[in-house]
Amino acid sequence: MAKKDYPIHEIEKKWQKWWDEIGLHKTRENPKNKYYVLEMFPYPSGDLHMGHLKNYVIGDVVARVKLMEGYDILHPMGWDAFGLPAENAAIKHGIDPREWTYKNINTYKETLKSIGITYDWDREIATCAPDYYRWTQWIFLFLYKKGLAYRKSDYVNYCPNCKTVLANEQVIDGKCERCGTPVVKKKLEQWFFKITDYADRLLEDLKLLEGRWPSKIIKQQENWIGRSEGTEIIFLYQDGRTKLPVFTTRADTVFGVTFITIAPEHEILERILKDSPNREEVEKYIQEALQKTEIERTAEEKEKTGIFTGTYAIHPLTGEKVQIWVADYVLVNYGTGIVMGVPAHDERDYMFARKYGIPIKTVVKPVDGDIEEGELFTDYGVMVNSGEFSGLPSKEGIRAIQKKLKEMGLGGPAVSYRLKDWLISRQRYWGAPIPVVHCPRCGVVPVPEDELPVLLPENIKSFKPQGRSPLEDVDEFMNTTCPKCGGPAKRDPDTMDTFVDSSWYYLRYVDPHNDKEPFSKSEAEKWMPVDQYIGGAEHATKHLIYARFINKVFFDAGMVPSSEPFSALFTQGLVHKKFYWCPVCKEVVEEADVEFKDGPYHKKCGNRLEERVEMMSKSRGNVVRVGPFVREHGADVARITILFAGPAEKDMEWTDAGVEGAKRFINRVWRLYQDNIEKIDKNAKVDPSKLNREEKKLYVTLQRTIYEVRKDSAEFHFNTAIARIMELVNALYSFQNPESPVFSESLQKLVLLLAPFAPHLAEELWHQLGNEDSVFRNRFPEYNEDYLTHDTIEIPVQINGKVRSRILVSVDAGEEEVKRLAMGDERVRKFTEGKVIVKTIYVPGKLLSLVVKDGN
RNA sequence: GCGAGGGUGGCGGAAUUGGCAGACGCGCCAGAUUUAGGAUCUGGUGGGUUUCCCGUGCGGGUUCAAGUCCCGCCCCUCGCACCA
Repeated sequence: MAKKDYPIHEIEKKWQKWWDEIGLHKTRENPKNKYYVLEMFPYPSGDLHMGHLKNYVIGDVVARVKLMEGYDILHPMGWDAFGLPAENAAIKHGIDPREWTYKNINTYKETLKSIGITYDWDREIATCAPDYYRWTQWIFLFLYKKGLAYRKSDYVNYCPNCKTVLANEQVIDGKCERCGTPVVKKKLEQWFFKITDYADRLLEDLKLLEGRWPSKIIKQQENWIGRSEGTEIIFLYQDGRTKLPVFTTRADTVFGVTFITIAPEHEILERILKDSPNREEVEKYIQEALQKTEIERTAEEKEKTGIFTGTYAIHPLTGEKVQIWVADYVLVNYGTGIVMGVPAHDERDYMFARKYGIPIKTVVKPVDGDIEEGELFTDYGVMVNSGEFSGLPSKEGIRAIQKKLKEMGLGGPAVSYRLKDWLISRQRYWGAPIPVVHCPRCGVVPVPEDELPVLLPENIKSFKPQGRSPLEDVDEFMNTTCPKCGGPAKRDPDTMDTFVDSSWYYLRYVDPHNDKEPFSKSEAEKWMPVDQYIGGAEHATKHLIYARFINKVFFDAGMVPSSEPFSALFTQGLVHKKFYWCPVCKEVVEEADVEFKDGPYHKKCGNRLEERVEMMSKSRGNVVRVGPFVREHGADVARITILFAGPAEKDMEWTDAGVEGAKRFINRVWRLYQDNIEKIDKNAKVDPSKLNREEKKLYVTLQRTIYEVRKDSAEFHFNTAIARIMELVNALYSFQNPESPVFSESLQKLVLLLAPFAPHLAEELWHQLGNEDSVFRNRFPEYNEDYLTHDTIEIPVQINGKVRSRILVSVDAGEEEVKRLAMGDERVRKFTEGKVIVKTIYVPGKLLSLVVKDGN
């Protein structure tokens, strides 16, 4: 290490300790000007890497900027500690999930402390702690009482590998989001939260978040909720009594219905099959469909299949008989699970009808022009062959038909959502037990509140998933008495989805030690809503929907002050890193096994390796662990590397070059102070009206830097904020007069500007300048509005649209003067000589544009 | 298929109420310093046939002026996707 290099380690440790001592990060009891900044809490698994750190660094910059703007900050941290990895580690290594989890929490916490983030650790929570999950269970009961938690037997997503059911949100492309195994449908009795009751408000209130949440996330949620306005049409079954409701957005095509199709899972089939002449065949088809994975059923290339039941329904408007089919492309939980088939006006129905020889009947024609009878036409148009509705344009026709159906009592306007109720039961051990008792006499009985928490038993023989909860085998846990009748009863063996834990944690932070209720109304009123939430975009349709739902339930109960939990959201990009992949061996290759010739080669097999740049992950072997990195390079280097690499919302690549740059910058700042420390006059007073030209230039640069850094930080443009600081540092390096008060003032302000980004360095320099308080107890600098521009500016002169010269003018020169100066410029003369100026455009302070034509 | 975002030097990226394209950094080149290397400091660095010309994915257009606006394409990333 060179002599003047920044002694990172002593300094960072020193200030972290001191911040702790002076209670810099303590939350104020009674905030006057509250600001709640929150990063999505981590699942504490093995190692904290740079991909995780980016989230916390961004949060910390926001917290420190707001602190320096005079806000009372709430900035807590905790652990999303229930979940599968702990259990899998238990299965693999025979460790208790508790032990494994708390060990990881300690490592995580230590690492987070080593990077000097401003958390108030007094408010730390862990979702697996009984004093937390007690309240998760309380919330379950709260929803149960409100009729928002219910149990039903349904076809649910089941992962055959994890041996548990999954919420719709946890199925990605038909696969389990954890292990990638194709999900199958299983009929099970499970607990659901009735999030669909809130579908409309979850959609509607997205408007409140516009401009404050990334539009991409808002769109994704809109899409996920998937509100669709249409019409319900009730077809009567051939028995004249059983109702077969369908949902359609194209009621104008109803006269073209030649068949209806029912999802294989649909309960109504039990009734219909009794009349089916080919019952066995249909049942066989249904069985096959149910055994298929979601992927097999929804594969797009796949031709639609179905089977005719041999039974009929009655068309509500024509009275005609239409065939009833069963087909696996119909989804049981969208709309009514029954669709009307209109082959002439729907592509799918058309293919289906052609395949099975079902009649095709044209009932809509283009507004202008004609189509052949039986030809596919899916646009809106004019209704034909539709009785009294013939001649109506589609949209009017839809309204007319809705009206008619309503009068007949056979349907009307209807809304359908893509969003489904939230399945929260899990047949796994490491989660909060569902606090209900099953009594042979009383049925489902909620555990009384004062008996919470229902503790997770500790002596488990096997965590191995069997398709039912491991708790089922723990007699001490399962056997209990009914809270209602006192007779023998069984506990519910399932645990809750971990997304239930995380749907309310931001509320627990406002009152983390409350042992009377999950949080008090008064604390919630002090701090909620979260002013700035920061996290990964992958939670767009999971955590962020669940949390909004739970918050709304509390809002309706008057327990929280706002209908939305997170008033602003920022989603950071991922951290990628290069690694080597052998396309022949099909494996990740460590650097040690790479031979570099004209490119990377695999030492083992001699083949050329691919260089891939992807998200940091253990399996790719491309993680940069935070702990070791900070020990080697320091926290501020890690922070600057992350923040300067590019826009925070975009993915970045972690490179050694980036680390070098950050390090160089920090050392450059450090040297600037070490070289000048005796010359800096802490009490220097600058009178901007009495400065020489060079001083004034620096003074204006300082004001501009302050202006830009403030603006960029507020907009999460940390990369450009740091670039502006670098420019100021460069300007100070070339400044020739270290005795000038402007120099002293600039160095003092620079420390303040740097503080949110490189807090340890800034605190050290602040103290070197002779200050005794913390740099963070000072306000972020203000700029002098009168000195945001330099006196003389360079104005480019365009002639016929091309820049031909630049002239120096005084900043307050008027158009006439600029023109006069331009005409005196040699190069401008050269391009205008003998020509006529036909047009002059002057943009004050920006440019002068001349349009010339050949003379006469 | 639908929706969103993006395509700018050798690289990461700046700049959009239309107004100097390439801020800042990396890399590279040169000089200073040094026994040497490294580190550091200073200067340079879009391309070319260099009084000038060409350059922001491609092709057109509007304008004194286009990365930015309009029309038509291509490519990439992400989300949803048999949604009736």
